[in-house]
Amino acid sequence: MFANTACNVLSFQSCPVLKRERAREAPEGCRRHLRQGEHLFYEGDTAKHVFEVISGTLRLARVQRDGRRQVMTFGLPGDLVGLPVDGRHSAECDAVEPCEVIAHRFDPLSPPERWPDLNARVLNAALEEIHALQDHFLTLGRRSACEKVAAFLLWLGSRVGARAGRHRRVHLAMNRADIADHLGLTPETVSRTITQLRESGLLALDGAQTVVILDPDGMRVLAEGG
Amino acid sequence: MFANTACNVLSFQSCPVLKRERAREAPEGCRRHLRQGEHLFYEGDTAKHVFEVISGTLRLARVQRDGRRQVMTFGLPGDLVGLPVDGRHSAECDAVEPCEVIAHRFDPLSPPERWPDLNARVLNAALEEIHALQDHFLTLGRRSACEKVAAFLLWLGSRVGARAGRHRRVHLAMNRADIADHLGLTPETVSRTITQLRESGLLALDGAQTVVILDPDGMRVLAEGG
DNA sequence: CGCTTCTTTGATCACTATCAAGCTAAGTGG
DNA sequence: CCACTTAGCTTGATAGTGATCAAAGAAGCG
Repeated sequence: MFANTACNVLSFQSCPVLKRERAREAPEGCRRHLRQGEHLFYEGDTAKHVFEVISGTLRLARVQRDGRRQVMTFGLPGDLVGLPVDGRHSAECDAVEPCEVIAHRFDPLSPPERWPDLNARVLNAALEEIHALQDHFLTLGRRSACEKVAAFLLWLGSRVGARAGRHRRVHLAMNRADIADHLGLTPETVSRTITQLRESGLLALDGAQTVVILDPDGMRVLAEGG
Repeated sequence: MFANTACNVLSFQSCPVLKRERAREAPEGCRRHLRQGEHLFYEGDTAKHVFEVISGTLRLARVQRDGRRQVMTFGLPGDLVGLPVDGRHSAECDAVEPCEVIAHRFDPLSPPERWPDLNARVLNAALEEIHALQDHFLTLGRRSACEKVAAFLLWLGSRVGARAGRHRRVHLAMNRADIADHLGLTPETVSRTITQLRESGLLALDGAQTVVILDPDGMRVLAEGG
């Protein structure tokens, strides 16, 4: 639908202001707004673009035949999602909350000389994604429910957290089931674990969707298996 | 040690014969032989090379401060290992059994025009690795011990299996603890699960290091949560 | 205000970890 | 060639963590 209008300029600086600036500069056709629940792509789709997240939260997941789901990661502002494997998307991607993305036309099979900048940036994004996936591996394979949840909240906080006095407010755009599917737990266990963290004074809840991290150091110790 | 002699030619065709051919063609300095247990690199090492596995089995792992280990993957013939993140290796790598590798000089920060071929191939390898890691995610997060072990044996069989009559022989170069650290289990559970698979007629053991997959379809059903 | 969806809490159960001991096989030295 | 040693594998008994089943609160939305 924006196959002919997508821009070839990539920008995913770490500065969110620059990012928004970039979004305004990019040709209108590159930009896309997603409603909550709307899919950006499905697993197996032919991939002609990579997507840069400007605002909102995306959910990247793989689903088994029997319905079991694994949320690989959440796409947050600044992320580049939809890296293709063999020209296809390797996971489905939908919006957890309203999102704005920029579509970048990308064909890994094309000669790299055509868009050396794009290729180099995608390569860098891919290598970083491998690192992030490896981090998550440790969490998934070798940590308790409590450690998993603590590590997840710290990660999310480092990405989308806002200062709140001396503490850090983290908005959870995704629900408990999403978190559970990300951490290899059940929603009940996620809920219970958050309650536990609250009772031990490490965090506070402000509605079910917002956590305030009261003791980041304590959380960190917990997350790393202290 | 081979910093100045490593070749810049990348080859990781899917054909093992071509691979060996390539190994012979490559300058002598590129090739490296590892004894069992010898490290190729450690986590955090400056990464000037990527390594192509010619023969043997490598173990790529990350270790936490408390000693808990996660084996990210096993490097098998045809694999390209040691993709750097920010110029550093993101995991440690040592030889499970004697190995032969080719070192390819690679600097992701250098202008891609210098070695367009190398960059494109590394990008492709990185994207494929992401796919493989995602596959493993489902296994790690959402599967039972039995499903994990079955999936692992099938994967290994597809990579290093040899025909044995109508069946498939798979040599397990790694020990039970390695498998456990790969699947997020304990060695005891891996052992028990293999026993279980044997008792249900899906596979046979020929010594502890060799499994014969008697019923691949049954295994596949199990692995996918049938 | 009632419906729906999500979250929390409770009770129970199953799976896998843990601790412990025996077993097997390969390697070593007398 | 055969005890002896050692490392890894298997098996057993028990316990703990998280899953499952179930139901009661909250919160959003018509």
